[in-house]
Amino acid sequence: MSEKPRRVSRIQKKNREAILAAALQEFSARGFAGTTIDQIADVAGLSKPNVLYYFASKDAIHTELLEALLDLWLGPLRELQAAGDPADQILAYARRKLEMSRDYPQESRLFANEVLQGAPRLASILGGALRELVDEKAALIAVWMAEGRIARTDPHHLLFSIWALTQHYADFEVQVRAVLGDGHDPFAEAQGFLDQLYRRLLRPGAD
Amino acid sequence: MSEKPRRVSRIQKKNREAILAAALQEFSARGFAGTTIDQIADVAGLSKPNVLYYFASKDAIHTELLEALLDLWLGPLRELQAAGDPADQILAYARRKLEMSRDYPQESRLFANEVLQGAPRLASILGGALRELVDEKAALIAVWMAEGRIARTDPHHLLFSIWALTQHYADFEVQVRAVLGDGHDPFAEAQGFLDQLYRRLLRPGAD
DNA sequence: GAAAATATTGACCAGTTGGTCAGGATCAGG
DNA sequence: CCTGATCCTGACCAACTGGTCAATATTTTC
Repeated sequence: MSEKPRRVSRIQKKNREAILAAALQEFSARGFAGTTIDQIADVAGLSKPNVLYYFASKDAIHTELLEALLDLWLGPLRELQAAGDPADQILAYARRKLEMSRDYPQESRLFANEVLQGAPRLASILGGALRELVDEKAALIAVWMAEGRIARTDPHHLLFSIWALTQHYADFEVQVRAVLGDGHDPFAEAQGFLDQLYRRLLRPGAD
Repeated sequence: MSEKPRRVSRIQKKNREAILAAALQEFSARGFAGTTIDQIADVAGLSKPNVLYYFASKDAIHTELLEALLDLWLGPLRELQAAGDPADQILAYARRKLEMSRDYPQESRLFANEVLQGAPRLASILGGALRELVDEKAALIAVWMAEGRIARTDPHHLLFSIWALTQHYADFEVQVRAVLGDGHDPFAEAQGFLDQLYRRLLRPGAD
């Protein structure tokens, strides 16, 4: 489609990365509309025209960030496999997602910001690739339930619950920390809680 | 503190309400920075200067919305009482919160937007009134657990999980609907799922 | 029904923002 | 060390935005 430069110089690579990192920080903290190119430039240590030398527009930066994000975001779900113990598989997925919230909170917030505002730039993916992936994994989970290896429940909403619970600790981190006060490690505690919750929910015979 | 007009005329009441409703719609959909006074004025059916006749500034509208929101938002948790069956009390709380997500999705998104961006205007409340309320209810839940009336788990994270799960259906409604496709009633299904989840989590002897 | 209070508006303004551009600085290859 | 490509910047612009204000319209009150 679009012609990309044959070679990317060291400078180009470094600056593009700096801009994307700065933009991620700002967009995730202030939203797209709340962020100015100048702020991104400042954080990246560049001038505004220089930022626009590397990216055609503010929108282009945002789009590139979102595209990169999607790969990262859907990764853990892809790893949900048929092999192994079903409950362990699901618990491992929840754990991976929680680690993502802990290690990539900015990405989580960028995604949240986007979906919160109607996901205009993600709508096709949500109803397309994501939906197919979710349906596939939900079918796998349904098989496990039919085999009696885990307790019955709605597979789609089971997955939603994992998203909601894990992303909550990134997206609402301020609130969680404010309510818990100092001396807490929200993510460590959350891991224990989630383990417990899904073990009890899925324990064979619980239904 | 501030001097309010002795009498509020019909017009004043009607227009202030129209402005707040319009602002809620726009702020929750586009964020504070992404919303212009002109947009609010259009939705409210007024002119921009007329909006600013009723509110001192864009910020003042936002602040007033947030204040009104807090009462609404903390209401359900206050109703969590010591009387009655513990599991029923918690299930009822989850159900009320889910109904809030269904009936006040804009309020939920406004709140999410705010917390997502670091909650600069709510920080004192989150660490103050909210924290106290949560601690109080967490203590009540801890008593129930100590009495063996519900299974043991972390009361704070139990409450967080209810927030995360219920608000998810409002804040990420676009995603939920995109993934489920047509022919689903996310909120109805969620209610069944949540009932099941918390029943199994809290079932005495589950620990 | 006239005066007073309230409501509404068009015109305007200053600051901000996304984006452009011509020219200059710097770098890589020969 | 020369040259072309790449990189960077100051100055600039048009559009937009929050907010003001004097003048006008409307409603309320007596």
